[in-house]
Amino acid sequence: MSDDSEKTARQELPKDVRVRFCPSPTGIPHVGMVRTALFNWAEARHTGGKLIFRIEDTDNARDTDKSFHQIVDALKWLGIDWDEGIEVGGPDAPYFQSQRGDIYAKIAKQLLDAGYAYESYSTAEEIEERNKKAGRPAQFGYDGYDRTLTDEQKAQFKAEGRKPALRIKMPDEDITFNDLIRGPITFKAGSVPDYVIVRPNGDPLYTLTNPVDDALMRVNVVLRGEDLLSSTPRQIVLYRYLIKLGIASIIPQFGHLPYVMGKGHKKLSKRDPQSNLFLLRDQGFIKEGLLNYLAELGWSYSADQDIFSMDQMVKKFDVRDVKANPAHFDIDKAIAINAEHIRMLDPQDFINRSIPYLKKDGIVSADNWDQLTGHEQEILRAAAPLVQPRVRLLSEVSGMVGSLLSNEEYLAPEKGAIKQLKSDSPDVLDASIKVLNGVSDDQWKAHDLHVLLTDQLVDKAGYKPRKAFGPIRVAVSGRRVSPPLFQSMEIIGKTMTIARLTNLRTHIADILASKAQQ
RNA sequence: GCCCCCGUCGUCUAAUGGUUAGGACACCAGACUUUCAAUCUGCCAACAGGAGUUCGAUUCUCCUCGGGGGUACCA
Repeated sequence: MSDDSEKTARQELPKDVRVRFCPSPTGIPHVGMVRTALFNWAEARHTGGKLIFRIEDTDNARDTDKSFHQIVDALKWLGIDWDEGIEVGGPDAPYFQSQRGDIYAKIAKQLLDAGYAYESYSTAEEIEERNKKAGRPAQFGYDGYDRTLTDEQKAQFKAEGRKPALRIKMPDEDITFNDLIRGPITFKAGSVPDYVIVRPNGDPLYTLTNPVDDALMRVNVVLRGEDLLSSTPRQIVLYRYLIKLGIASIIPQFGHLPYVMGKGHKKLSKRDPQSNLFLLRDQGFIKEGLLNYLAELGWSYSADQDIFSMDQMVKKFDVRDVKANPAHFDIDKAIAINAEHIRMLDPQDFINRSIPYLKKDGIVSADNWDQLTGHEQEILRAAAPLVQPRVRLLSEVSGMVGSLLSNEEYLAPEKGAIKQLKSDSPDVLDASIKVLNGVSDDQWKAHDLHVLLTDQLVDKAGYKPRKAFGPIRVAVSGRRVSPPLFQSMEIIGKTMTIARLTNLRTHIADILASKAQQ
């Protein structure tokens, strides 16, 4: 090991990690937000630290109560719990920034009085005008004009009825910090203009409220999206001032989580359906699967295992292992991982979680187990082991058990199922009906049915298995994809099975005819 | 324009100053199977490029290229 091991050495984390999740309630929870919450949660749980949940609702124009409730709903559904903050309270309440106006006003005044902030009367138009005249690009930003305003000039502006915004004075020096994920990052002197912390009307901005609350809540590790990376130097400067004022005691350590990208090279948009947490839930993602997948966006559990539980994740998670490069959200892999987790569910748990989807699709009579009919319970219990390994999303359960729970004696074949019907199918149906009629009720078992039908249709009548069982499956399930045929027959019983076979037999001529036309 | 971040199979990633660069998803092929799924087997597939350091770089440094973000009285 040479001396430059210094460079690759991990940063020490605080002994008592205090992380926070502090979303703005401005829309439906999306996967990027969830990933941020998850990593903060995992870091807190791994280190035995605290997770603080705070709401940054300082933007009246965009914040909604609905969004707030959705965020809470999302965290609860996912099992991401927190130690201080919304609902649970804590030593630094309130945890809605909209209720902390007095605190921000007081600190803003301290900043102003100490000369760390100053009144700025420039309008956006005036700034732009000055930049244009000086030959600076339009994106140059604020030019520091109001820093040197005399008392006379300020009085003049006030006399005109103008009100000042408050800006933080940025020092003319490089600003460096050591990112937990990216290592040392330096912003060049002069690249960050003086920025507004309070609007002329007195509204505090994120630029003030976020560091102030982190300081007051003694947050020492800030894990947030990469989009906030460029606001870090501003916050560090503010922290320095807050420390001088005795409001903060430390500058937290920062870790900027990589973007979650959508298709192409675009950050996953909130409008993208794939990013919408509730749409994913409606599709039938279970929390275990979704969280597992999201954890792999920037982090890996081990070199050769990518299926893991949250308990396992908590044991291993260290934000310093997170990768810095952006990750694409791959819905196919997310589904594959979800499928693995569905298979690991206890069968009754699998049923319970599926019921709301079944109810929504009109397949069962209630949305929870206790209110289902005995018949429904019985069928679901029998069907669960057949269905559980065959679905990747909970929304697929309806299609699999629909035919088992249906009281219909004829299930019109879906498109894919029609393809299975051939010109000799009517004969197969006739033969199977004849054979099955001879089976007594107590012999109506999957295994025996399989043996019997194989013997009669395949061995004796000479049909290929595919030809023999295809039409029977279509009659029983109406679908191309279904639970195993013979178990299905056992579950729905002799009467229903024969009714469906008979009814398909009567319709099959028409079906074949219209198929031929196409 | 200026500032900042990122760059290993199509995608998510692992590892390493010396390896046949590993796994997963997807894909393709095969086995099994009454369908689908699952399972098993196999296939395809990557260190962006160029210099430098070094006996030796995917790994360290620099440059280029490429991608992304910021440059708000949003967060």
